[in-house]
Amino acid sequence: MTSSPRKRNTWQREAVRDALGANDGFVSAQGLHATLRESGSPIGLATVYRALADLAVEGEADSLQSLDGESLFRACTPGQHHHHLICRSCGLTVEIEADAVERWAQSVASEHGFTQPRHVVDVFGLCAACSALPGDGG
Amino acid sequence: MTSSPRKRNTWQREAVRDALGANDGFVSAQGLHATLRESGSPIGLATVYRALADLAVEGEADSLQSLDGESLFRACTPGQHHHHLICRSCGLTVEIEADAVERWAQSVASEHGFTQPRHVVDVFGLCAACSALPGDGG
DNA sequence: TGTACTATTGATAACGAATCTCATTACCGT
DNA sequence: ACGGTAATGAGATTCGTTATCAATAGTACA
Repeated sequence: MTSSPRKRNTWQREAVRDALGANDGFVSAQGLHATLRESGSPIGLATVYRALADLAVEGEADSLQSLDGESLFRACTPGQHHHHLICRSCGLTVEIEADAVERWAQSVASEHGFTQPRHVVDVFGLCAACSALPGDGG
Repeated sequence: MTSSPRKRNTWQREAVRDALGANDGFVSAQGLHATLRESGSPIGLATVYRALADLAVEGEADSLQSLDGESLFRACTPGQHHHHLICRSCGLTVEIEADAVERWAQSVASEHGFTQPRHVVDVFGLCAACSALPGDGG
């Protein structure tokens, strides 16, 4: 509870923020690191992890667990609670707001005597383009 | 859709199924393995992982990702789609059915041209008992 | 019941994501 | 420019999970 530890502005943080913003869907820390390196940045992997964790805490990035357990990140509008509709083939992501779901989560928790409910709500599917492709239609 | 490779009945699978059923909340593969070993079973870790994965595929177990990335499992009623309300302090878990959420997920996907929607919906909170405890009330 | 076939098992190696270490770097207030 | 110190990053480390592969044991069939 001391004064907030001063945070410094480094080109690495900027690079991560930019790279995140330049991406449509969710990306892994490793993937983002690879992308950055390919674009000539000598940024380190650990730094990417740290920057992403910070962005997530500050509310500038959303994070979720991919189906195989790795953390994925995506730039998002700060301070706004929302969920995601994600194409599991191409990664296309749509932010969705759903007051109904918020209220549902709240009420379900209350009904069972639970307090301080937090919820994980994400929808994975195949976007229109990917649905049209053969091989994924099964 | 080839012929299902014949599946054999081993005491190991039974043991995992039983141990899972004897547990109230979600458990990790490692935790379940430890429990089994403590109760005298010489079952191997890899086998526990395989059995749990199979149970999950067959619909006899639900799985979710814990907050720190590990997979947790829990016995559930087969063939029935449901979600969970989980106490993040004591692990108490309540199965919840929510047609409204199912329909919502389906419609949100459709609205955006997504097909084959699957969703992750879990609510984490503090159960009544844990809510009453000091220290978690913050 | 015996036997052949082969799925299953399990100790351990391998893998991979994420974190930690710590000397070095470089941001920032002065 | 200088000094204090947060941030960096290469590599080591941790830890959950999966692959390897010889040995085992379940199952069908005679």
